[in-house]
Amino acid sequence: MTAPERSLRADARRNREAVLDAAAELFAQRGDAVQMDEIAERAGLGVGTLYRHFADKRALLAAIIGRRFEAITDLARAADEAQDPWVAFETLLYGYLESAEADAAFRFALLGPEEPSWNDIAAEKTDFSEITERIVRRAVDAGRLREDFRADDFVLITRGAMANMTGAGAWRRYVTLVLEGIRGPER
Amino acid sequence: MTAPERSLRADARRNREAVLDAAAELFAQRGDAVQMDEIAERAGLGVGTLYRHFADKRALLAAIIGRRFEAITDLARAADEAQDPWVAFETLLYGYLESAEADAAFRFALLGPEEPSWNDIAAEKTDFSEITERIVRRAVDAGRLREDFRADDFVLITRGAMANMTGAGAWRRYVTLVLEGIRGPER
DNA sequence: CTCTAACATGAACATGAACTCCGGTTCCGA
DNA sequence: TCGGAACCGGAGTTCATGTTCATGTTAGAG
Repeated sequence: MTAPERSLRADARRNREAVLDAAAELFAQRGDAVQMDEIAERAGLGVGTLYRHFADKRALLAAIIGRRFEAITDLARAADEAQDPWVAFETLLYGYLESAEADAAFRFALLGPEEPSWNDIAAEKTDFSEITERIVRRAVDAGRLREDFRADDFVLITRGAMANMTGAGAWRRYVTLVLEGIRGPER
Repeated sequence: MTAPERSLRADARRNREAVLDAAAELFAQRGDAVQMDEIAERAGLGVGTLYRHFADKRALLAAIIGRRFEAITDLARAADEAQDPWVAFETLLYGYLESAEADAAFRFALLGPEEPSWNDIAAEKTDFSEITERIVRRAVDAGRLREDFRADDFVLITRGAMANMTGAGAWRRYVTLVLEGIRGPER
């Protein structure tokens, strides 16, 4: 769905990137609410060109979300490098949430009611989930996370934080509270 | 905005109730997504009648939300009756969340991006906030909630839980985790 | 340089949902 | 019982947005 990267005429490839960049920025700011016409204008193109590259709005959004998931997966890999399991966990958590804070489209995709149907991006997502699971396990094994903590709980906490991303940095206070609740015996 | 209850012709009052009931049920099930035509049909009326009683969809939604806030305020008052401050707090929290679980429109109003603009219902909301503040203070004073816990934190937690109300009762697990983080020294 | 398949364009179209409007109906006081 | 003010119904209007397609424009192979 995302792309036939190769064998595009030079102008076509350039335009494709322009669309992706414009869409990423606008979606990040205002989520699903942006209109196709706006994206086209921002990219300096006609709407028709958008539809040459992406079947519909959903597909464009999916491409953007997929991109973000790749970025976040890199971020998770980096977090996993840390020796201290707790540092790894915190780095992952905050990295993830800071990305979400910067991208309304991403939040939209994860919080919205149709979240399940975003499995277009399953590939990117499962990579991320795998790494998350590993990091969580490390922290649990080291006694830094409560023994019954599971990767699913990471999703719960994360969703909760994203729901508190209106206006000021209230979500940081929220995370502070939650971290207290999920800590294990070792500190 | 909500109502001139008195001096409505008998049929008008009856129809108004029918609209309110139909809207409450449909909004509770599917939130903002229901259409005015559906509500009219469910109430056994024409759309015109809806618009005779409510200026627009927003106003109708606001009326429903206001109703829910009244119910929840009663619930909070009841919780405040409990002698044990922790019991009062837990009763409030779970009562609130169970109401939210049963009403998608309510969640929509509180989670949506335009939450601030729902101040049409300020009256009902402030009553509730007052009681919440009292209950929180009691629990803090008794050492059952961490010393720095504020009523605002109740909102954070609550929003987080509502964001996890897709499908199964995942939000209960979530609350379990969070409660651990906000407890005070006394148990 | 030429020719054509690939590409771009944006006005026009399709869709869907909120809202209006006026002819017809009903309530209710006298 | 009767008059008319209040009320109802629902087809039609309006508006906002995603999507198409006939026409014009280029990249790039030969």
